[in-house]
Amino acid sequence: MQITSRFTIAVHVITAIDYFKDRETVTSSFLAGSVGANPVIIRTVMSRLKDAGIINASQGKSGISLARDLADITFYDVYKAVDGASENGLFNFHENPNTDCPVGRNIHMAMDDRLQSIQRSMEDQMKNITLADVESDIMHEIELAG
Amino acid sequence: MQITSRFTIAVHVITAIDYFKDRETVTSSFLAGSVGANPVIIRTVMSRLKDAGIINASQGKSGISLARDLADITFYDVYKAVDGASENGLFNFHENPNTDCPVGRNIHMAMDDRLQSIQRSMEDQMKNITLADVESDIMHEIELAG
DNA sequence: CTGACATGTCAGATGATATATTACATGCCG
DNA sequence: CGGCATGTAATATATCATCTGACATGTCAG
Repeated sequence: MQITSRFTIAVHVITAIDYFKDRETVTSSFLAGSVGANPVIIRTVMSRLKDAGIINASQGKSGISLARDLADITFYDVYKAVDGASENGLFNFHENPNTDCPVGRNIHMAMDDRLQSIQRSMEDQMKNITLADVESDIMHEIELAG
Repeated sequence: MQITSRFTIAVHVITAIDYFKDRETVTSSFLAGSVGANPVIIRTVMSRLKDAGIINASQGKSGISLARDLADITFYDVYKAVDGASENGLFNFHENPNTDCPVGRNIHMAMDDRLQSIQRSMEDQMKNITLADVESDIMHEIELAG
């Protein structure tokens, strides 16, 4: 009943790509080290981010780069890219209400619009947050810690 | 990565309790028939709704009733009652980022507040929807269908 | 051209969790 | 006291997220 950790991993990956772009050659193994996950997980996430036009990567060529500025990547973009494939939405519905019962016959219709509005609220909020916000916080924290 | 069907089942149950309160003796088996789920599932949901002060039910005594008016029960109340026990929140975080990496060391802190704000947006929207809204829709639909 | 290397992808193992089901305990009421 | 409904525990099943190893694909350095 939760959003997969692929989402936070993806945010981590994108931020790290930007942070290290002038210091290291960014590879999936390098990112796996920073995230603390298996390189295959990273590559899977990267594959979806690439399909979504968020990062650039290609077979054979070493190195991964961002396709857009951090400020143009929202949480929503990342969420849709790595977690939105399962188009079921946020809610699970019990799928066999009794159609002989007036409540069971109509409950689905009565709830669907409202469930969607809830999900939309969440997604709208995600659109207000960009990866630049996250990196800004991280940079600030690094300065404080010296 | 989703909210369990217990939530929609609970909404269904509450609505049905109100709808049938003057026509039938409402039991967990009766509700199970309308929802299309096992009676034990219904009883589990009811147990949590009872703990949350949304419905009245007691061992031995037959019949289940609402503890408050439908208009005083929001989606959020129901969600917290049946699904909020797992206090992990909506998001999963990858739990072992590399602390030797400046990004890995700070990513959690940089994201937590923002993830919470997203969840709060969703919950605020849930607080705006009451069970009376749902029943109103169902009654309207029943009238149309005759 | 070939070897090294990084990305891309697939198959299977593992673990967690939602749901279903059986069984039984608890407590009220006729 | 017997019937019935709620309450709860234990277990099975199915689904899915995650992990991991293996291998294919494509680029570049030499």
